[in-house]
Amino acid sequence: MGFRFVKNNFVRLYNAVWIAKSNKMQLTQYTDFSLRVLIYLSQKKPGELATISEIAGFYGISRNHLVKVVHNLATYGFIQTTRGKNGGMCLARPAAEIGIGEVVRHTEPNLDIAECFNKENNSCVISPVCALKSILDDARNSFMQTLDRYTIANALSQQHGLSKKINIEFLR
Amino acid sequence: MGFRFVKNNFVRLYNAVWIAKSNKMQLTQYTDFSLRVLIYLSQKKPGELATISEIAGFYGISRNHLVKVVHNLATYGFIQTTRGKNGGMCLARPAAEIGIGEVVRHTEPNLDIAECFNKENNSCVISPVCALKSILDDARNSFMQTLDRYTIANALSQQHGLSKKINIEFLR
DNA sequence: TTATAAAATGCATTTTGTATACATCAATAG
DNA sequence: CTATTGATGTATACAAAATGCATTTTATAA
Repeated sequence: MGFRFVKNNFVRLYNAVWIAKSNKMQLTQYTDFSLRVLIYLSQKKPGELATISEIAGFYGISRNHLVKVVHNLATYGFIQTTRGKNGGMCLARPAAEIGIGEVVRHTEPNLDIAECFNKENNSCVISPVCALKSILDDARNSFMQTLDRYTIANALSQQHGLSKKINIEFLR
Repeated sequence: MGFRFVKNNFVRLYNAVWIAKSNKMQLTQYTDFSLRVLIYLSQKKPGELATISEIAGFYGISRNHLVKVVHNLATYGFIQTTRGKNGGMCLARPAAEIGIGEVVRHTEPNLDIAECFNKENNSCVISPVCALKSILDDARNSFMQTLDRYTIANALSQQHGLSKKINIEFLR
């Protein structure tokens, strides 16, 4: 489902050795859906609106979940929404001006925080001398900086004439 | 607790807007504990063993959980364990030769997989033309490559004489 | 002005994975 | 043989994501 790292057959035993599929260090479906909505909208003609039901139907995903995703995207100014009959949504900016990292930052909240010593909760006795916080900070920054090099416009492969094919599907 | 990004006061509404603390895109306690065990062991004198109870007591964490962590670390050759009376564990290699990335790869299984089109589960209609998979691959590789630049020996700050202080605490 | 269609909002429920507890088994020292 | 320590497997608790449902608000068309 989508591009996520999630839901594969890799099984690890967690008790004893590794048991089940982990879902940490992965983006949420929330982010997945957010990006896919933006990709969908990027294929619309200028001025044309898409509805939540239309997008949910296209991808075959939960309409209810998408409602929240769309609202969030609107709140942070990635899309513009119009209520009422013939309403819908469209990109608030050109796809080439919407950074993947920017979107992820608004859908994966804890990315910005590497909290080693939470004032209340810190119970790690070595935190005063522990450098892991900065090491992980460093790694997470690398992750986000890489995402920042891409935009929604980069998210569809332009090779092999497939973008034309997808247009047809999208706007059928 | 520890260095993790987890458990902070950042609250987002998830329904409607954002509700609760997300815990995605974060390392598990499993990894947290794994690294902390290795850090602890790196402060032991050569030949000296530590027990699970000792480490659990030192950090004030669940002994039961630590049992699995230790077993996993032994399975992948990071530590050597000895059962029975006067048993315990020690590092299998010098701390400077144990990479953070290497450890994380053995405790966060799904890091290696950016599965966009799972043979059975793929339901994303645009996956044939979707470039998000490679974009996320790229970002995740940046993350891991950064971790690969550090070892367990780098995980304790050597500044301000704190490493001496921690030694005392550790080996008291 | 009324009917309709769309997003906005809030709450409830289900699902899933992590964390934890608990109960034994296996091995080693003395 | 017995005590101690890791190894192993099962069961339970909890938190967060995902999903579903109901209602409200807003805008447009007829």
